[in-house]
Amino acid sequence: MTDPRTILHVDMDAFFASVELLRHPELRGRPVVVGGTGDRGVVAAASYEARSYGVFSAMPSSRARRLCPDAVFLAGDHDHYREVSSRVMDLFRAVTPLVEPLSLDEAFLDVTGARRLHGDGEAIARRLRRQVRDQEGLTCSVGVASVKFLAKLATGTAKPRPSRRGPVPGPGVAVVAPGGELAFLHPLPVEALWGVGPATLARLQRYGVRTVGDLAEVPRASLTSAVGQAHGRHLHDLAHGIDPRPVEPDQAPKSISHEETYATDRRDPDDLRREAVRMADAVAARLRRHGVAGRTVTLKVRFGDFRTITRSTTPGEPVATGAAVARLAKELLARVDVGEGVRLLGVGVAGLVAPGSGSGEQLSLLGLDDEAAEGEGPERADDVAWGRATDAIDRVRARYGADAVVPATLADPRGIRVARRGAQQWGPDAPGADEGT
DNA sequence: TCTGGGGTCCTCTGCCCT
DNA sequence: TCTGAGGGCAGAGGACCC
Repeated sequence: MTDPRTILHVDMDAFFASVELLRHPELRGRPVVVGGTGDRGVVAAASYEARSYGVFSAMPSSRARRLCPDAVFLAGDHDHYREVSSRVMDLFRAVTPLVEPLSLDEAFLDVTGARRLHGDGEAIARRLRRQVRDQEGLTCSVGVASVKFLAKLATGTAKPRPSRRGPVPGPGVAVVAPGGELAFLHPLPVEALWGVGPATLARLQRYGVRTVGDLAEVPRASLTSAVGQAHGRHLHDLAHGIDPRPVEPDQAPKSISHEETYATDRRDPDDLRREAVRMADAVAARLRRHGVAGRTVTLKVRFGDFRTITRSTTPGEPVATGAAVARLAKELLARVDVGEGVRLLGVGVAGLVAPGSGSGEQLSLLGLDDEAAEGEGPERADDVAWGRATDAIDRVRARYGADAVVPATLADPRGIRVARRGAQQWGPDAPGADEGT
């Protein structure tokens, strides 16, 4: 029998709110909410003081305001959170190279190979908590187990809890010892499992499944017929404590997208075309930063009634320039009737092709012969021109900032707003807030 | 209660080709 | 030449996660 692995799941406590409290110590003890400040925004993070009023992540900001009128609402600073997160991840990597970030505030660590040097999983967890506190002034909670999903579930029991009297500290570290997996797992509510959201929960409840232990008794075949083949097999394994997924550092992105919700619905096709160009430009810049091109371009439209549609296309050649992505996004947009009002617009690229695969965008665009470009109209010719200019644009932006060069179609007397990842992360700003020009 | 943004993965459907 | 089965793929949408 092989020695069980030791997996840590580390989760920063109320990360965005805690980082803001470091920058604004005068707010300590007060309820702090980070997220969208407008009527259509949502809460990204709430301090434990705010949580004691019932404010949680993903809640509409308007509702959070009603629940906790005294809360301090902050728009958030994604770039700063990314910097802090990067330093915290570096602390983890000093213990093991097997660090898999899940988001800015969460990561899995496989410390199996580090036990000889640093002690058992619990010792390593306590050491990391101490280092994060000493070096960044932040607290985190750590779950320790032999597989990923159990480590993650354990973290939940290690966390502080909100209460009417203020935050109640948690143990900080929770360990699921080898052999104790099922005793820990089976009493938990089934929705604690990764992959059981509202829709799956409703289906499982029809089978009388309430706890993970109930789920473990459902035959695999019944489960797959209830929730689908892949999902059913996965849940059946989890209910029996089986999770062979390794900790995978350096995961390459599989798709890149940018979408924005507007403070008021938009109906003007020209306006929406400009928005599509702006988002395409932002997506393409990120594609090039990752050194990849994309095979499929997707346009996402959410209407005023929240009905959401996607339209996608897969051109012959992978794309990575703003002009090429924009051209396809505009073609997709032309197929959509925007007359009823658009609440959200998004542009995404999937099917990412790694460099060196022979399908890189730069090569394909530059490789277009002029006849083909002319034959497909001026926009296709523009792609070629953009392909040649892209490198120079990226260099200028790297030196002078993202706003230094923008597509001419975005030139606007009111000023230019370049779509950046993380800007407007949690919904449109409140009226009068920084327009981001 | 009125629902963000950025992702991943899965399922279903329709089309094309063999 | 027609037809049906089956595989592969694109497109669309749903569910879920942080």
